[in-house]
Amino acid sequence: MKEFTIGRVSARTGLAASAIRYYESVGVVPSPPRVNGRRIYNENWMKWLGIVMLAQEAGFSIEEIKALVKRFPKEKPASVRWQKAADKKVKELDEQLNRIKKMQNLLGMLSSCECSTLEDCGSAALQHLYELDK
Amino acid sequence: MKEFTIGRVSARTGLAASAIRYYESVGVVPSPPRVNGRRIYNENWMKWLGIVMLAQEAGFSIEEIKALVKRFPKEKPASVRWQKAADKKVKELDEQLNRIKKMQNLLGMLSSCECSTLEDCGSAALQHLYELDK
DNA sequence: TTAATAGTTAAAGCCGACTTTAGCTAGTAA
DNA sequence: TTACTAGCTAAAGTCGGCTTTAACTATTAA
Repeated sequence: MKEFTIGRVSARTGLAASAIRYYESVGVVPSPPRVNGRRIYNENWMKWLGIVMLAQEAGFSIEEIKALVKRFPKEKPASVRWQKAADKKVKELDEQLNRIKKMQNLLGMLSSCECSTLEDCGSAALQHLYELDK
Repeated sequence: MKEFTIGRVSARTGLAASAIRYYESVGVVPSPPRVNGRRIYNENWMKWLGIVMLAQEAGFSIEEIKALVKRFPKEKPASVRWQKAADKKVKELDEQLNRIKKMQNLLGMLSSCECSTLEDCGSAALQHLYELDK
């Protein structure tokens, strides 16, 4: 199986070497074997990193990833926990999407109104948003 | 017009007084007049705060809000800038939604597969996600 | 008068997710 | 041999968005 140093992992993933060491130090990826003190990575390890990177991008915090990742192989219910956490995240993001749509609404009103001050504009617009909520 | 102290603004908005002062210190809300050194707020000011809170919730950073808010009354094109910024934010969030859907996909696969290690699971799952991209 | 309450400031602290720095080592090229 | 490159560790620094702390002031109630 192909093996490589931290520099190559960095080049392949775009992550800084320091970030890769950091992930190891906080325990979201396994500690790879050392040769002459240097970390040696293989493809299996890269899969871990792939999962972590994806989770990161999806908005999981390091702590959350750690909780999800640990004890995965032993207990199959772990994946249920994963699923739950993912569902929760998706919900959170949906809420954020709603908020941003509201914001876009507000912006639309601000750009089309005739008011000369932000207060006047905002007054009407926020009022309108409030009505939308009811 | 009704006026109130920082404590009442805090109670009405749920923001900590320190957060309200912080917003003022970084310039995303105007500095209200003082009476005996104490800040006195009115409804107009509250509209500013409402807009800032909404923008915050929608994912704008303090710096972004500052850039959007400043010089609003003078130039009408300001609202065009707002609109543009909002569109960009919505796009960013859409991308994030895609990433989280990907993650959910991954989790779904991890929970249903027969593999006993995360590497094996992840291998197939990430591979599959990669295929989806093409 | 005394004490409690609510406000003020400047500066320091906190948290997450890293990055940077400093001082070191092992392997390779000229 | 000397110099360079790539890696190592521990510890400190950074950034955003606040919160906390410390020392102080003005208003109100008992």
